[in-house]
Amino acid sequence: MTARAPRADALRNRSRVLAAAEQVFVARGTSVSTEEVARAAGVGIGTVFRHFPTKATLIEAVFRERLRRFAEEADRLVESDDPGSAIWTFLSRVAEVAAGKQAWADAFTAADLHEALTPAREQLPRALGSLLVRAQAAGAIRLDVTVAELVALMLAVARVPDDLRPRLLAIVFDGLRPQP
Amino acid sequence: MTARAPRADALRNRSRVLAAAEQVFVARGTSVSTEEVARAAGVGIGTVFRHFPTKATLIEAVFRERLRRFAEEADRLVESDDPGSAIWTFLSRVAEVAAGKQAWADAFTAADLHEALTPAREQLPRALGSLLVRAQAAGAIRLDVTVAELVALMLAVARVPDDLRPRLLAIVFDGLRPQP
Amino acid sequence: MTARAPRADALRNRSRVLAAAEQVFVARGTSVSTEEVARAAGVGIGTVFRHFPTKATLIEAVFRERLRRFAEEADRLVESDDPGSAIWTFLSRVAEVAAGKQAWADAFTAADLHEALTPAREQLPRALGSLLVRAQAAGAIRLDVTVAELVALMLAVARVPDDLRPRLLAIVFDGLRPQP
Amino acid sequence: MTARAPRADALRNRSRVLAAAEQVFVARGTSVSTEEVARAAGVGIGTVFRHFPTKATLIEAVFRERLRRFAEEADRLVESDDPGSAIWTFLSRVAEVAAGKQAWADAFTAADLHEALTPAREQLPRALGSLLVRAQAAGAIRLDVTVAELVALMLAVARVPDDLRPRLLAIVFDGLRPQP
DNA sequence: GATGAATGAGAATTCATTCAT
DNA sequence: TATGAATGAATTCTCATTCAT
Repeated sequence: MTARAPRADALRNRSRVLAAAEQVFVARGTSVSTEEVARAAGVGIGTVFRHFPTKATLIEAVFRERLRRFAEEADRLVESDDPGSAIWTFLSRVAEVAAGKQAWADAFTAADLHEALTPAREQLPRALGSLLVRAQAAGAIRLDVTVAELVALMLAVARVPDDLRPRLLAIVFDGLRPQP
Repeated sequence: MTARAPRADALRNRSRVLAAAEQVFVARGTSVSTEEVARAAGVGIGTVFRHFPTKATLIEAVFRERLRRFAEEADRLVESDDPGSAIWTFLSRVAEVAAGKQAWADAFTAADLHEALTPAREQLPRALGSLLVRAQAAGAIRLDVTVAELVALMLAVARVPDDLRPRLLAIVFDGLRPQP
Repeated sequence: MTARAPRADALRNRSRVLAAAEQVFVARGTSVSTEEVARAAGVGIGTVFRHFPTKATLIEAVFRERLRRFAEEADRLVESDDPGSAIWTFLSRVAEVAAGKQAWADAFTAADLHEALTPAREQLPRALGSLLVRAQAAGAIRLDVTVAELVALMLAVARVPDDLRPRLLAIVFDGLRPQP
Repeated sequence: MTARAPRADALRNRSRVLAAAEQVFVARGTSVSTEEVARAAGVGIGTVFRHFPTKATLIEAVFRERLRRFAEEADRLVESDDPGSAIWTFLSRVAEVAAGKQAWADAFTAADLHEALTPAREQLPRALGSLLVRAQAAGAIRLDVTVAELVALMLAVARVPDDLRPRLLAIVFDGLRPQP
């Protein structure tokens, strides 16, 4: 009478769809048809819709998965000896990855950012929070900045043309340092 | 034998379509159908397509018009006695207006930003350039920043959730000040 | 109380439209828009519709005009000393001209062939009839063939690919000669 | 691991669409909307486009199918004891069928005739070729005529008004016989 | 009479979603 | 479960025709 455990092949398909969708969305935007995602995943379109009942669901899942991996990176960086540079490393990473041919940012916008960031529900804010307090303790970053603000800033910078991003990131980082 | 002037009614309709499109795009994104734009303008859909032969043309026209008005504002601010605060005023204004329910930024992205900013063709870079050099002369803004970077930064900040924008703008402005 | 005579400029415009339409239709088929015909004629689209109240009317007028000129050629050939070759000359001419990049035949088909050929109303059948009886009297062409059949045959051959036409015309001419 | 066979229902629908399209095109020309074809086939318009991704594809498919059936008829006639009359039978049949209210010829013209007749790709030229050489051997048809010319002639005659066709066909056939 | 702007009914095509196999 | 065929609403764009200027 327990809930039946998902079959192994079903789980495998879910992952394949998710991975294919990420690739395709990054390369060509979230406006590619679901059919193309299915093709890239090597499954039928019915399978995509079985796992993700609407296209929005799929986009959001891709987004959450991306955030989850960011969180993992943050978790790893928390161990770092140099909390000051750890946070800059992480923020740069978010801005760069999220840029992905302009298309990631679309996904991030399409999905509901605030919901995805609800602290109680996601591990990213927690992990990034640790990075942040350590960096603040080390005097590397201003005290009046929050996790949500950091994420929003990085996503914003992600939308910028590739050639300008490094410069703009440097400017934003200057703004994030403790001010005189 | 002079080139025939456009008819008055045609000009009026062109303006109405442009205004309606701006409103609708800002309110609901550039993905609204051309039919809806026509309805909002109170003209037939054929009229929209007569003036703007593709949807992309229409989006771009709305975008250029918006830039033109920004340029006018910049021109006015150039006269200001306080060049230091003039540029912050202008940049805030761009970020706020461009925000417009997330939808402006879409338009800005859809159209080709770089092309639209080609100095020879647009007055915005020129006007903003004047604001910039004055502010730099007044020591209000760092010397190593360019017009293109400023515009890109403001459009980036425009994509941010409304409630976070003032804070993020402050941070970015701090980063734009001459650094110690 | 007499019907007002058409103004000179109106007549001139009618001719210009007709000539432009013929050119454009031959070059690109009768599916080109009326707007393009107007442009080619150097008049407004309203003028086209004033002279030819529907597109079908225009196509038919172009067709009739073409037939009229064929009739003129036939009239000229009737004077010829060699009635046997005169008819072959004329028929070849019709097949070639009507071919005009495949597009004339469209026009000929679109308009109502039978109506246009109603003997009482057109001069072509009369002129071609003269050519025919002379050629028959000279023993150059079979006696059991009619004007309508000749015209239909030539229009049919007009539809054939350019490179095949001379051969097919020769075959058809053989079939038109008095049979053993 | 064999290539998956097309589903039975898909094949059935493809056939229905093709049959409906043929009927509708013959009755009312290839300019009828795809929507009407779908209605006639009793399927949704999406189904038509799934099987034939553009309208041109559909027209061409109808055309090829028709050629295929002609080829079958030719194959059957090749068995005939009387090669002389077999070819006249076949040619008459092509001219009559292709006539179909003027509309077949449109289809034949719209699709690319030459390409469709490329010997290596179609069975019609081969089958008709057999008929031809046999008829030539029997002295029923002139030696200097080719398959391509025969096909072109029949399609040309197909465009002719129904009531004139038998007579014109007779004339053309006379031209095709060995000449004195 | 001439002009060309406005109109709106289609037309082809796409795509998220459903459902029979 | 997986598949992919079927669906049809929605979208962009065209063009014959009308009518105000």
